[in-house]
Amino acid sequence: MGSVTGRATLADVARLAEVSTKTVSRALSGAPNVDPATRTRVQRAAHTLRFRPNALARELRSGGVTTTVGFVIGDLTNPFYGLVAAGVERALSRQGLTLMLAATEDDAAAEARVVVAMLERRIRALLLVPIADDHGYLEGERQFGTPIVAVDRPLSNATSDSVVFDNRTGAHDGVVALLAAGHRRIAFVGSSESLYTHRERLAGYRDALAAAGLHEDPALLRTDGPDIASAERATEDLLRMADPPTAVFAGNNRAAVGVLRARRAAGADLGLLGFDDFELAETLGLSVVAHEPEQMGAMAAELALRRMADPMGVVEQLVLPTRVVLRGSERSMR
Amino acid sequence: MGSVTGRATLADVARLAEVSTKTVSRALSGAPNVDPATRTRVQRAAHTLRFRPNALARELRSGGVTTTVGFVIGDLTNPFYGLVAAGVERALSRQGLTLMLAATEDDAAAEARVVVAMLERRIRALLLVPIADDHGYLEGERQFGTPIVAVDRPLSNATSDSVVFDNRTGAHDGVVALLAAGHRRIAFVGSSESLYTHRERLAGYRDALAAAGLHEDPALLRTDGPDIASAERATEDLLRMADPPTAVFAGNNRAAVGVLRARRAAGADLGLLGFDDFELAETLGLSVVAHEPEQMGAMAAELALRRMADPMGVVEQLVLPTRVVLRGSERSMR
DNA sequence: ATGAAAGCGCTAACAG
DNA sequence: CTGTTAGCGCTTTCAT
Repeated sequence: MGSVTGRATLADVARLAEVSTKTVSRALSGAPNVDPATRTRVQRAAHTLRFRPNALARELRSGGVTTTVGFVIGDLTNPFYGLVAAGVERALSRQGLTLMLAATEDDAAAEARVVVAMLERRIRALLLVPIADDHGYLEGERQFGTPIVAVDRPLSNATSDSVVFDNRTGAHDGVVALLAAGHRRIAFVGSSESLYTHRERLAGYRDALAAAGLHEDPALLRTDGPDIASAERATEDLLRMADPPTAVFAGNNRAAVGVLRARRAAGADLGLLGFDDFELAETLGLSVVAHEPEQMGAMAAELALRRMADPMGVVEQLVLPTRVVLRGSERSMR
Repeated sequence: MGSVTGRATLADVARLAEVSTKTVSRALSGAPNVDPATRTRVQRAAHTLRFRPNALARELRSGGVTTTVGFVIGDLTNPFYGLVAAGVERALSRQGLTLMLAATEDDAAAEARVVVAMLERRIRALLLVPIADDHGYLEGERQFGTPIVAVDRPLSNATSDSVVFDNRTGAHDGVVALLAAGHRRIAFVGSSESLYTHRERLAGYRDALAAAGLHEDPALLRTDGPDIASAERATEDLLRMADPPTAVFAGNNRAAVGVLRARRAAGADLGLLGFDDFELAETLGLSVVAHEPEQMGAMAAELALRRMADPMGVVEQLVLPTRVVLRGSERSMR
């Protein structure tokens, strides 16, 4: 076992290899002008001492330029964000950058806290699924050269590079598919309009109904279903109505799961189409508005890299496409 | 917009507030002996300059003790790990610690790379879902006082604190449930025995068959189904057999999804019970060996905290329980 | 309650 | 090819 001893430093390695610290630095970082024999000796010494260079010191000395990129996310338990994070991670690691990930559980105070912690750690760039109402506090950071990329939702009261899906068009197309399948009373189950994505998706839902000449029934609007459990309850309510909907458009994958649970429990005949594809949607015969979460993550990382290279370049706001995938009765009735 | 300027330092704040740097340090870090008026003046100056303390410098000066904990994970796209990560994150943030997360895509070389990168960043503790064959290189690190906790699988060729599920018992109980439902030809679909969890689960599967006096049919052992697509293909093969299995025990949630897909595509009558519970298992009427992934993450973080407080304490190897949850035909036939 | 000096571990800038 | 000096931004002595 051995006792806990301090870590070896460059100076320790220098002493053992009988060279200067600068030579050790050069030898280990692969600098060109080092005698091969010296390099070998240094490497051997470093290995003997189990030397691990201190990245804090290195990055401090070299102007606080780290190789860490921060990604602030709402909810790790939602598989959607896992896919986005995987896309980010893959794009970053290809560039030798490390991902620092923090979850906010969609709490604005937590967001501010972790963002500040990351900035103090001098992250190279900040990717953020925004939740707070006001991101003015981030404006200053970009001035200091920290690229900021909004992911899945734009910042509030602030401009930045961003990647979002074409939520409104996607929702519109999804509802059109339900209409084409013969549905006329179509409910919306999802989050409140305070959440950007659901505000957009709700607008798309309304676009589609209006274009079909249908007037909207407020009783079919359940924006109180932000998570699985609440969406399930909202759907139960809908099914108990005197004049229940024949189909539901689910605002995201959480809502869709909730609707599926309620539908199964009630044994009800209820059409369903959800925003967000997921692993078992096909197995369940569930039609969805599909998109590429991993691509979104990768694009966000790309934007950050581009902004690192060109801090003053023009702001880029990417809108990724969606597509309707029909799998259930919505398909057969076309 | 303004141009990119350097960040303000403690010295800049000191100059503006007309005090020494040490006073600024004290005032901002909430040290006791500071005149309230001075503190206010300093805070105002810091705010004016948008001062963000440099955590690199602080942590370097205070002995390289960071507030970051590293978590190295195989696959972010598997919702199971998202849940584990959420458990880790929650437990850490309660202690004011930040999570640094890296994915290895279950590649041993990538694991070594990111582990080293984290150690160089002087993470306070390392949580790791191990993939490499030999973790001898980590032994030295613990000597230097970096707690290491293995998550979901133990380290290879090395001892450490760890949290795993009771895979063998869980699998045994799951197969017993299939036997109780009347199945006699039960296939195993999952990863190869080189993966600890599946080796254990396969052992549990065998235990159950042996206890029932059944002899094992090698043709029913499909350890070539580590991911959804391969598990789906393996199941297709099984269904094409002259004497196909009547049920499958799926080694993890990836395998279960693959089996579900193949079963649906073939319209086959095939019993199924999977290791790992997941969101839609209930909706699908799927019986599972359930456990608490978030708890696993939280326990791993706890172990790390405990080891930080007591580096030389006795190694703790936690084994978390599993439970069989019957939902489909396995239930009705009891 | 405040300040001056020193130094964490490393690398940039200049020698030699 | 190698070494010396200085200093990144902060906190830890130790004074006052």
